[in-house]
Amino acid sequence: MSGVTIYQVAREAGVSPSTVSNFLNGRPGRMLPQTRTRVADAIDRLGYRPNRAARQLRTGQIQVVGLIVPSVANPFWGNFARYLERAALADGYHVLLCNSEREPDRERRYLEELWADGIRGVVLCSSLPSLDHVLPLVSAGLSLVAFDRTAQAGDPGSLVNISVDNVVGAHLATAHLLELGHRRIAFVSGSLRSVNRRERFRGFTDALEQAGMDPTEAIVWSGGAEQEPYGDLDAAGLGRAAAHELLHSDKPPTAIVAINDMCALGISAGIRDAGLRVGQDVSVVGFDDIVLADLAAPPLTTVRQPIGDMAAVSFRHLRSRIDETDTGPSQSLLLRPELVVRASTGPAPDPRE
Amino acid sequence: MSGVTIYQVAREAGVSPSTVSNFLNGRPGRMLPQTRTRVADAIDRLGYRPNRAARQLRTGQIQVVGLIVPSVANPFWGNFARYLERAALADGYHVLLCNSEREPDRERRYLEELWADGIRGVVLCSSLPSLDHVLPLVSAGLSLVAFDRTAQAGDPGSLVNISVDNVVGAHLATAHLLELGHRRIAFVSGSLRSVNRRERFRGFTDALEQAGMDPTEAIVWSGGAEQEPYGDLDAAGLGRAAAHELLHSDKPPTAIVAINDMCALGISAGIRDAGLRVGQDVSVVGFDDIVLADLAAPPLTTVRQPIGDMAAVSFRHLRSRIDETDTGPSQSLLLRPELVVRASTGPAPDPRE
DNA sequence: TAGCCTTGCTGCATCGTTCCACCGGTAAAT
DNA sequence: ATTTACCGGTGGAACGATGCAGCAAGGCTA
Repeated sequence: MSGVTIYQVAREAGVSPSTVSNFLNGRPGRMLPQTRTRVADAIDRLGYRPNRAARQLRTGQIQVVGLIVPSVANPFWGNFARYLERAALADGYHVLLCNSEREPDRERRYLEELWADGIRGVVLCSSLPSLDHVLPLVSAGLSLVAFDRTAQAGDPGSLVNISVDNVVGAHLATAHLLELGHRRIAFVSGSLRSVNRRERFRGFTDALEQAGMDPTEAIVWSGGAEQEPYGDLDAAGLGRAAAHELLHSDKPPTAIVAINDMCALGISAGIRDAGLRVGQDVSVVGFDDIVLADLAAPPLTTVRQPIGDMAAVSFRHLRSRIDETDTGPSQSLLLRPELVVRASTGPAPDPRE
Repeated sequence: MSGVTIYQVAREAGVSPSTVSNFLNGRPGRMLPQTRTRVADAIDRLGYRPNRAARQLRTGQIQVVGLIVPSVANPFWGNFARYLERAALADGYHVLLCNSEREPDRERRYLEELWADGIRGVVLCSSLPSLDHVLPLVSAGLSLVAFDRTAQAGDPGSLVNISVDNVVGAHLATAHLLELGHRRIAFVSGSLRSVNRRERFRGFTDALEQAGMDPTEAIVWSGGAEQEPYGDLDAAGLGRAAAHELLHSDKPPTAIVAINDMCALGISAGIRDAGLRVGQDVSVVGFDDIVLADLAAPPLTTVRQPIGDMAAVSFRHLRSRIDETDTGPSQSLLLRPELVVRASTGPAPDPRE
């Protein structure tokens, strides 16, 4: 224990504990300036720090939010966690970290634990289409911000969804390739079950359609669904396998849109395996703009998720829900992605060569 | 609030709150079997969950440990965080996440906050040679496990250090290259100020010496010290720059030992930039074995840190310090690294070619 | 049968903070 | 002259769980 209590401060300052409490809790106007300085001095002198447990017991408030991510070992989530923690810290909040491994049951158990800990706000990063498993907690009063996910039918009544605009993002990526003259473009991902992957695919087909192409004839590679539903951890391995397969087909694509950067890096490796040059023989676009995208050889053209902003927005919304300054109905917030052109994309190779 | 208190459970079961408390706190033998089941049933029926704040206020105990890492955006730390959280969860503990960005001042502030939150155990991931900035907290009673760091003179009295054996690790890497016939081997890192980097360098020179070579003639590239003391974030960019420089020197190395995997990946990119083949023209060894090492093209030979074990061991030691089952003096624990041979290393090229 | 132990349970003070109710005193409003 | 309002504070009851001291009731010894 820090040891020093509000009583000791009160005695040191020659006032009552209530006055010290008033001083600490935004009512410093309730006392004479001299009293105020006496209290402030006493706090300094004794090195007093309020006991959070006692405060929480009394008020029911706690300055901690929960963060549930699939796995913080994934650089994308690690990065998000870092920015969320930064935003929280700026408001004096701490972040409790939970890794769900995308298992609904673990998500639910975590939420229950957090609730029992007195935590009233959680950022849930789960692309699961259904949130049925967390409904009871939400109706009990838990504030939830769902990240990387847009609203779905059957969602709880008061949910904030925050996500990048996946349709726009994939559209940007695809349009970029079309502009470079590519016509045989492939879309590569793992299973398409999760919400955001479905959206990215739609952005892809929309762009093709706008260019007057038939999206039903698009090359779509979507494997690995059986072993690992969301193709999360081995996205890169998946991409590599996809590249091998696609490049050895009759009419190989000249450009590939990947579901995310890890996948794109795998695809790049696969292209090299086939003796081709990334960005010259075959162009590749990723999604996310993880740190590695810029470090790869060649650096990866990708769709940047404004992850810092998204984390800050997530925290801000969560806080206003917790503080009940915002009690509105469910809403979705889509942040605008940005195309970052690097060297993994280039003009379509001349077919006459 | 979960709402239901120990009093309601007591009334429901027809006993006193004390009995419910006894039931919950490992003294179920102090009552008749029938009483026990009545209490258990009441808890079930009401869905009672103990209020942690109240419990913490009363006992001073809290089932949360702190984790301070340089940045969870770095895959290595993200991975460690994941495993630490797993170990903690198995014991019913939660993990509070803090990103220090390697700033001593932030480390200190975090520790003070955690202390005020009632947290009595923290895993501190800091390679800073001096821990002076956290001494006051430790002597106040905070249990500290220092990760990725070995004991130094001037450390606080009761500190557990957990780290991989860096000397052995770098020795393994270097010996592997020597066995492959390489003689011109370079060591590449950012600043050498941090503890583990110094150790890895020693492992490198030791291995050269054992092979009958003069370590003072070894090729050492250690740049970027001015701009960014620990070369953490742009380790890859650093590696790339190093590769460019080294490969254009009079007598370029045929093999390179990198301070870590990110750096090694950068070096690989630099080798390709120079029109050479990684693993054939120039061999590269990394350190850490991050997920990406296996996904790179070519896959990276590296020294694996048993990160899962290290996280589990860290938590176990931390807990026994918190519980005061282990109050021994300061100690260091070195886990054994393992060489993982992949395709980024190969026989030294024939000098006659 | 008095004295003492054991068993199974309860009463109550306590952890540190908050915040509502209230106090005496003075000044302004009615 | 009485009411009302405010000022600068204080008192004390919570918040929910814990664990010590203690208390009946029954059993044991002598």
